[in-house]
Amino acid sequence: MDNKTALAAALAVKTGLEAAELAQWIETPPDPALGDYAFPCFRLAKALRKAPAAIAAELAAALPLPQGIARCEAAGGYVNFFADTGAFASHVLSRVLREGERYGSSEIGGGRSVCMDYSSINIAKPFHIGHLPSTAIGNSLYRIYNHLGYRSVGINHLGDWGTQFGKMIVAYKLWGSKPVPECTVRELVALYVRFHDEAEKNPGMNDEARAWFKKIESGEEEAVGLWKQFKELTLAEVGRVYERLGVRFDSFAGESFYEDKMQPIIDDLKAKGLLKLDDGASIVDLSAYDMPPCIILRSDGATLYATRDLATAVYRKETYSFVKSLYIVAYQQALHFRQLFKVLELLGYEWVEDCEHVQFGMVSMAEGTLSTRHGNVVYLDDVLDAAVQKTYEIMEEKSPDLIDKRAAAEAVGVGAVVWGVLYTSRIKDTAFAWDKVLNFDGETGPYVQYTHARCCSVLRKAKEAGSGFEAGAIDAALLTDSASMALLKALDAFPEAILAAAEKNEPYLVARATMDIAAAYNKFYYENRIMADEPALRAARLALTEASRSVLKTGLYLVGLQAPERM
RNA sequence: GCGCCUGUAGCUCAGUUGGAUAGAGCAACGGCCUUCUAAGCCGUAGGUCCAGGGUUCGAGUCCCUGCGGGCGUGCCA
Repeated sequence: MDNKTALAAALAVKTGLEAAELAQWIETPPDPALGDYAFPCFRLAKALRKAPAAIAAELAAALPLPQGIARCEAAGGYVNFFADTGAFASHVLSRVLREGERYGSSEIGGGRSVCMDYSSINIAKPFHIGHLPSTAIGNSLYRIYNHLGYRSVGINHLGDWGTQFGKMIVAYKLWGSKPVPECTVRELVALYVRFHDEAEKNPGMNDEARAWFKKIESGEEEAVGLWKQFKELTLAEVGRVYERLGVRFDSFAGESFYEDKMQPIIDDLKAKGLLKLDDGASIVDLSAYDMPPCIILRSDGATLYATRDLATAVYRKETYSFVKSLYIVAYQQALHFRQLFKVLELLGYEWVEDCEHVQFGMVSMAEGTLSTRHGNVVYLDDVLDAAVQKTYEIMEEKSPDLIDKRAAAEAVGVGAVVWGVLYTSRIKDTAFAWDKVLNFDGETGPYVQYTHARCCSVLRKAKEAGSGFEAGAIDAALLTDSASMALLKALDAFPEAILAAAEKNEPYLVARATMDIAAAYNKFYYENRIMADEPALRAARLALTEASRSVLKTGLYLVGLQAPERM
């Protein structure tokens, strides 16, 4: 039993209230000098007809202190409790050392599936900074859910269908100068932009594009061949970016995959009387729910985004029998998902409760919105390259003797970019700015990675000097100075942060908990000489360093960063 | 117009689900490397928590109104 629940149990006996409820009242005082846990008595005042301060004083005097709590005192309307620091230090340290890099993991997922739709790029379009939030958030949640015992299913719902591929074919046949596999995505994009320029003068080109897309749909050999080549080329190229980011997927089933899976849904909607004709289009009327109608079929009979997403949702349920299905998509599409989920509900699918639109804010540029067509884009590759390059320069200056400089620079440069996305709550809009991306000081990925490398360095040097520790034989009472205690508290808070991150689908909670540990370690490092002369003290501090190292590595991993041992 | 989101230090953001004196980082200024990685640590300065009401022992946090910003609002995704 941890201190909080033990306290709640003791308070329950004294107050006659539910321990579970009391546990929620217990909070952490703003200043550690006030205590480690606080119980506010204000809510009891009315029922007991006494002043909160008087209640606090009485409780402080009469409460039998559970094991793990050394003392308590009344302060205003609060009872403040002080943990038995030695016992707390021992408890946290031994748990972290025992669980190692699995610290904070759990079995609550029970192997059940959680589907996550993230990144979801368009074929033959550049992978730009606008794609980063979905990719990074999805990748982090993928790791977090797995850490909690779920089976994450990462899905890249490819935008690989539609008339834009007819346009691509027209443009390629007109201006393409080499076989598709030898092109780059940037060259394809240039063709696409040129198509739009020319089509403005020559609208007939749009008809031609539609005709070519029809050929793809009907399986005409040349059209399908080109379409496949565009797709393969894009996936190969973007695959390299995913590799840099450490991102993986279990499925690339995208729009084309669902082409033949929509009819059953349409039939089902008809059978349940939900479909109605309006202005030539087939819609589901959602006015009863204060929403515009969900359009299922265009007036020309073509399917739409919503049609495909209905089929997709059902397919995922049938294929993966998920307990959660997450759509990591920008908030612009909030209405679409509300409509989608409502239609699924009207179809009678109770599991729609388990579907969630995990939305995030927009990425913009100082010059305005990102636009491939207008050339106002920043390619993610360029951003990563710049960050890695700058990292490399810093390393040449600060760690000239580093052997594996290239690999370390890659890990740190990419980490800086990813961390920046995952350090704030999802909903915030971000304006892309080079100087922000290329800042490695303060609350950044490199700071945490640096701290990890610092731990590694200390442990390495200790080993060289023949110093070590035995996990079972640490005198944790030697770690009760304020810096050590602050570090132990930060380590203690880590598992809860992971749970909260999964519950809210907010990776920043893990990032911040990890940052707290790094900051606490740096302070601990500064204030305490780890390689102390006294052997027991040295062993205890080395043990705390090892505990910090492993949790930093886990925290970095959970937000998608590497943890180099030297930098 | 209507709907959703958002507003905290010059900038970027936290704020334990209503608790004690509102916290970090960046930028600015000052200090600390012949002890384990200075991508670090310490200090100074910086606040009408958008405004006004309300709820109560207590509001940055909950409710209402207004203002500013973003997004969306029937055949794109």
